[in-house]
Amino acid sequence: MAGRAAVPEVIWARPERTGRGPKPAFTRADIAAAAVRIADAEGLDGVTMRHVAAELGCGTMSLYNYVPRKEDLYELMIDAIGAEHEMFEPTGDWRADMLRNADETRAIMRRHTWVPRLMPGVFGFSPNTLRYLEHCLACLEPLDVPAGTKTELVALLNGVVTTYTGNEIATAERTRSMPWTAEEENAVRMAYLGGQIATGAYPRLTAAFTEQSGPVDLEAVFRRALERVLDAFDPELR
Amino acid sequence: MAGRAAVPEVIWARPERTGRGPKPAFTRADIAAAAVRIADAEGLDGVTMRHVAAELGCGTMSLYNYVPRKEDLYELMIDAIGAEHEMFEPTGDWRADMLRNADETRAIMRRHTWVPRLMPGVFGFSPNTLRYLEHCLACLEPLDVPAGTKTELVALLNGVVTTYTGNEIATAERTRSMPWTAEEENAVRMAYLGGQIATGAYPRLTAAFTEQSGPVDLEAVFRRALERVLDAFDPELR
DNA sequence: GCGCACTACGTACGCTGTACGTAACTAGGA
DNA sequence: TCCTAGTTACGTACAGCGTACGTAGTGCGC
Repeated sequence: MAGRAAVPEVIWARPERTGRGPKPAFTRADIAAAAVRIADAEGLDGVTMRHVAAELGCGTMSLYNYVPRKEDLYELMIDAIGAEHEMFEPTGDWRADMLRNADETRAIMRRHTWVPRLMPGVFGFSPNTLRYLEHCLACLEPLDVPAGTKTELVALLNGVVTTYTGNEIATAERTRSMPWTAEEENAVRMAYLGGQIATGAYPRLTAAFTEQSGPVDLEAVFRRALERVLDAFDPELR
Repeated sequence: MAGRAAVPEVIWARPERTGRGPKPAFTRADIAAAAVRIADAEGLDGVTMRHVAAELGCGTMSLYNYVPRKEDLYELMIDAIGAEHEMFEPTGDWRADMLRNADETRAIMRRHTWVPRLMPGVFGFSPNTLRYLEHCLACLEPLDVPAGTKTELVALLNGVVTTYTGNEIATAERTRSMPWTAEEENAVRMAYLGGQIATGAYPRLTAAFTEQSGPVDLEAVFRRALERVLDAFDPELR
């Protein structure tokens, strides 16, 4: 008997070096950087244990000395790009600072289009994530609400950024492995949508679609969403 | 030459029957239902072409007569659960109606925990998605804002529901294939977090964590987020 | 200087999505 | 009415995946 309950592993709690034996050839940062390089160039599906190992110039199974599971590799990747956040000095204008943070997150996601696909599965407490959270709280210092409300604001804002940017990216990236372009696919989908609308089964939807003149300005939609979320937390507006 | 540009396929534009040859043994709905059954029972990773085919009682490759790519199977699944939305008669209270819609979406996601993982990749215009969108617009009839603003409200609200419920589910589901429980993993992660906080490197984060007495009430956090989003669109509050 | 914890990594297994080829079937045109 | 072309059905096969396991070599701590 004896449950032999395997103890959960958290990559961040695992020491990077243990002292005995040969020196590890790579650091965790090396591995994360290699994985990020591949994901940027070929998409998340290009990140395979074999591929990352090849990028590092070592045998596939050697990777498992550093990363117990592939999922942990993902955690390393998310943490690595967390370092790209500029932890600027708060200006005292919490709204402007949070908008800047959101814009930066959006820019990072556009540089690393695989991030949104990873977000729901990755637990949020890597070192750089903690640093970023702390930075956001510093930006929110002038906001006179309980600390719990501030973390809720950060969570909601990050969620909106991820959702909007993720959708945008997904639309563009879906065709990466397809033999046609995103524009071609979009045209076909819009043609189908037009056909559905023409059936008259969705009157209100039809109205909404015909109301707008040109193509949707995604950037403007994004900014409006951010402003609304900030409004909802602004004591001066209530 | 001749570009031979493969034409994009959209599963919904493809007719379900073509007329010639033997009658198909299954409908699209049969296939979607089988896939959903598997995903509910074993998680999204259990949904393999072989497994779904076995569930239907046909050869693996026969599935490809109905679904050109696995990704399209995912679209069928998302559409199938869209049918679970209750398209109730709008009451005239748009806030209450939208809260009800959000609660229902959350309940559906909890019944089908694989949904959030699929959301970013799946294009949103399946038949049942269109019906749901139309229903939301009907609920928003009393709200005196442009139609475009209404669709933005629906998008933002759905995004929040997906993000919050998805995070919740991800935390609970990550251990499905692990040899330890979610509680055990959570304890280890919290121990790590405690260690980090103890370093004093994150003063504001520490304050936020020590401020709260008991465990976080996720349901209350969720409801507050919804209310805030609704506030941000409510003309009577501005 | 010995031993052991550690790194390195080749091989192998079970699994995946799906390309391809073949056989059976049936609706439409002659 | 029969023929044929477009379907459905599906077995086989292949490249690639994550990773368990075993072995060989290395160098720190005692």
